[in-house]
Amino acid sequence: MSTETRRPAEKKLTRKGQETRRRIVAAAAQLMYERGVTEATLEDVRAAAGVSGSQIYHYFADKQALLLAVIEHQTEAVLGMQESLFADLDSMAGLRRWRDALVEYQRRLQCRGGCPIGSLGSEVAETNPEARLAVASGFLRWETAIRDGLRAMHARGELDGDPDDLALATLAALQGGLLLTQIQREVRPLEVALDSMLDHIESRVKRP
Amino acid sequence: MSTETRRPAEKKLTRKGQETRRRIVAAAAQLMYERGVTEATLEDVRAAAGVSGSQIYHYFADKQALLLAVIEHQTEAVLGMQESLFADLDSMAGLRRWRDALVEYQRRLQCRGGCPIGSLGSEVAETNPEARLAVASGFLRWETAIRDGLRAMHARGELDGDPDDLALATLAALQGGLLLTQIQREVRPLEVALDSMLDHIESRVKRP
DNA sequence: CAAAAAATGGGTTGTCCAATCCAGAATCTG
DNA sequence: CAGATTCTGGATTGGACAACCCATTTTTTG
Repeated sequence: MSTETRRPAEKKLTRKGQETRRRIVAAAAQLMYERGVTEATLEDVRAAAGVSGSQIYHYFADKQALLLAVIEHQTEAVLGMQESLFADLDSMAGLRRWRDALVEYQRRLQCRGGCPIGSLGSEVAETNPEARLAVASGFLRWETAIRDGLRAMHARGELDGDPDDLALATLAALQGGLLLTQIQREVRPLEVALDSMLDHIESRVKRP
Repeated sequence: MSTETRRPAEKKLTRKGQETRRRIVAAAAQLMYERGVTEATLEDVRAAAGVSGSQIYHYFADKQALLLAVIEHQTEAVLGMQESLFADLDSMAGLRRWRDALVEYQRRLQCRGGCPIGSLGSEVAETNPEARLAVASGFLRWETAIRDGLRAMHARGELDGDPDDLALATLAALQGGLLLTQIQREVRPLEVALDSMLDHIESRVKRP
């Protein structure tokens, strides 16, 4: 169950090989996002990636190894998409812009799909310890990004209360809002959850 | 796809039949909670319920019909467990007691399992419209219970702000807190998420 | 209590899917 | 450019699982 066992072709990867591997992960990520991990068959992934036969097993030991790659891929995708907004999370204006972007993104998706990381996490949490830890690590990075902003505000003396707690609570509000939005197919839960949390933060901001 | 098609033996049910059906639903609920819907096989359910062979198909048309029964069963279980606490959600003390009970319950479970309704919802949301609506209806009842408490406070003139929005945000905080708690195997996310939300509500309470 | 209806047991079938194998093509490396 | 390595294609296998069938037993009902 070592890493080498799980990723047979990690050592040497041709440029073409890297590209093929990338296509497989991207296709798998999309399908697992749309249908869930267990409902996304490797045959579907194969077809969507435009590869054939044993390609997947050339790059991944088994479906589990592919899943772990997908979790990392989705973490990068989700955090990457917010990267430019993370820089401004040290002000209420920046927090509100971040909130608006998240809401607008869900609206564009017609409230479908939920959080790419959270959905994976919920599915694997009780049956797949390794995958659960990978998701936990993704959430930790997300939490850290929010925390950095609030800590900066706190360090400047603009924010009362524990910035670490507020960051974790904000991530929780976001996840809960996304889940309810996904299930109700309305953006309101996400809007209200984030607004309440940001209002709470603002109530602890000392106007200079 | 009518109701009769889906539940062959709805019309007449012997006392013994009701008991058997109940055992099947309870076993299925437990297994789907522990392993997820797709990973819980009907063979597992059969064995856990202590019935044999075609019993399940005698009471349910297919796995989908059983899943819908499980969603309703879990909704009753989750709301039933909180019923005594719901009555006091019209005061900060009652809200805090409710928060304590939820946290304590997760602690007893060692942070495993997450929310029985939320987990199901996340799994079925994109692939099973009928099940998604059943989960949405469960969440609505939950939201309503919280809303009733906050509305009462608001009606008495003790609470500023929209009680409906606060109720929805509270449910979102709870769901997000449960998800993060499940994935991190620590109660802190749930504690912090609920505390932040209740602090926010309290900041809008006018002390009499 | 007798006929009808409901409940139970176990076996079967067909499908789907993860995983494996081997042969041949493309690409890298010395 | 030649030998080695990596990449690709297609075919196959073995197991698991949802769904179905029929015969037997138990319970209900008139």
